[in-house]
Amino acid sequence: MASVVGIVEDNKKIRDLIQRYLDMQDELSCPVAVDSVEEMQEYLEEHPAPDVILMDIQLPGMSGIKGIGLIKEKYNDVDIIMLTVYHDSHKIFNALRAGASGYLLKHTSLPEIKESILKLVDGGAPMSPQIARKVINHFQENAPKKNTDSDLTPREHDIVNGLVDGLSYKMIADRYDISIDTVRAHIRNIYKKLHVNSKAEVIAKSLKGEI
Amino acid sequence: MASVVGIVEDNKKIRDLIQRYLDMQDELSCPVAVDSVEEMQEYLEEHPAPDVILMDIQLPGMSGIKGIGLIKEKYNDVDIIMLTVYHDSHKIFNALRAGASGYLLKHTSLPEIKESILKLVDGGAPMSPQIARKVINHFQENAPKKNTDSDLTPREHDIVNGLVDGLSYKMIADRYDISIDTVRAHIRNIYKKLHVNSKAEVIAKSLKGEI
DNA sequence: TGATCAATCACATATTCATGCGAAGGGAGT
DNA sequence: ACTCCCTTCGCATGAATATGTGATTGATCA
Repeated sequence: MASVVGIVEDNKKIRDLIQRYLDMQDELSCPVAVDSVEEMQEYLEEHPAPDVILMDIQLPGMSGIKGIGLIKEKYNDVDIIMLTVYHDSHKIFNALRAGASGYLLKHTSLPEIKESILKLVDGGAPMSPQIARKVINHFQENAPKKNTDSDLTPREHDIVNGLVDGLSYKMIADRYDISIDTVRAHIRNIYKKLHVNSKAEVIAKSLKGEI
Repeated sequence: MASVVGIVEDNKKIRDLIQRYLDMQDELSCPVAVDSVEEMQEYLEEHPAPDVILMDIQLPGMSGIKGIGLIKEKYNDVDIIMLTVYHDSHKIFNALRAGASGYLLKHTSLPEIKESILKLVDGGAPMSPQIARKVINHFQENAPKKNTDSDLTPREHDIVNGLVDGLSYKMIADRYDISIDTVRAHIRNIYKKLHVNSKAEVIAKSLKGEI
């Protein structure tokens, strides 16, 4: 069944263009396109909420970022994609923090917008590549630095993953179809390599990214 | 001029397949495909660094995540794309923090891999949609940091911290100057509240921020 | 004031873990 | 051919953990 899309965009030309295009698609319908958050709120009180809302940031009245919060608060299942010309980090992060599930720049083509909506409905998160780059950079700036040399073998990594998943030796043995004594043997070697002597430490090291 | 791509991937079939495909493209060349970070390092000492490296996580010897750090340290201009089956949040974030510029899941098709590389060279950051979703969710979780309302009591949090530090029951008892049986009692209650039944799971949950 | 609950402690038992010792097949490389 | 090293397995034992069934004190709250 077709996903329902709403649009909040103050430029009438763009708004109508996108609405007509999306409504034309088999997989989508676009019954509502308004030019402010306030109007969208009124709409939502009298109609079932769309699955996805495309939202501009610069709008008459309330800003799109503020709108995200208000809409997500009442209609938590709605996914919101920002569609805007702004590519400065502050706006991007505020929008994402407020609850946006995607962030597209306005030069995005109509077919790409369609693809993004479908991606979103499918559990993905559409982002323009430049946006993704900024998001990733944000991670790297806040990165702590680490350095260890563990050099575990592939099998040993398997065992570590089992431990991280909270499995007992027996469960790990079952998962990889080997004997529990083999698991023990691997664990012994892992402990030696990592200079630890308990499951707990291995799990901690692994989750901290030190392996 | 064509961008140069390197591959670090231990599965020979996949590695050769990707290399042949990429090398066939007009916009790309792929002169090096090895199965470990160590081999890539050797290569880099005797050849000019590629523009982009595709890297697996699970590798013989050093893990791909650690490899990112070492390679970026010496060859800062190389962009690294993770290409892996892991969609575990911690692996994703550790890879990004270590300096990866993209993160693709292994079911990504060859043309999509090609597109991702071109996107990266063009200043974007290729990510599988599911990965992008997790990255975005990470933002949203860190903004309203209130949802971590585990119903653990203060004392229970102490005990959890002890476990995370890799302490035994006895050591925890000493640290807080209580009896080992009291530690046991707390642990029992913690397990009930978190619906787990081993130290390992508590530590994992805690380090994943689920407590 | 009686109920609730966090925090403390005890005893018992079954399971799991940590660790030492030893061994054997197979792949990679010298 | 010979040597590493990964992977597999077995046995054994003491330490640590998981789990059950209790009990007592004090603080909070309806």
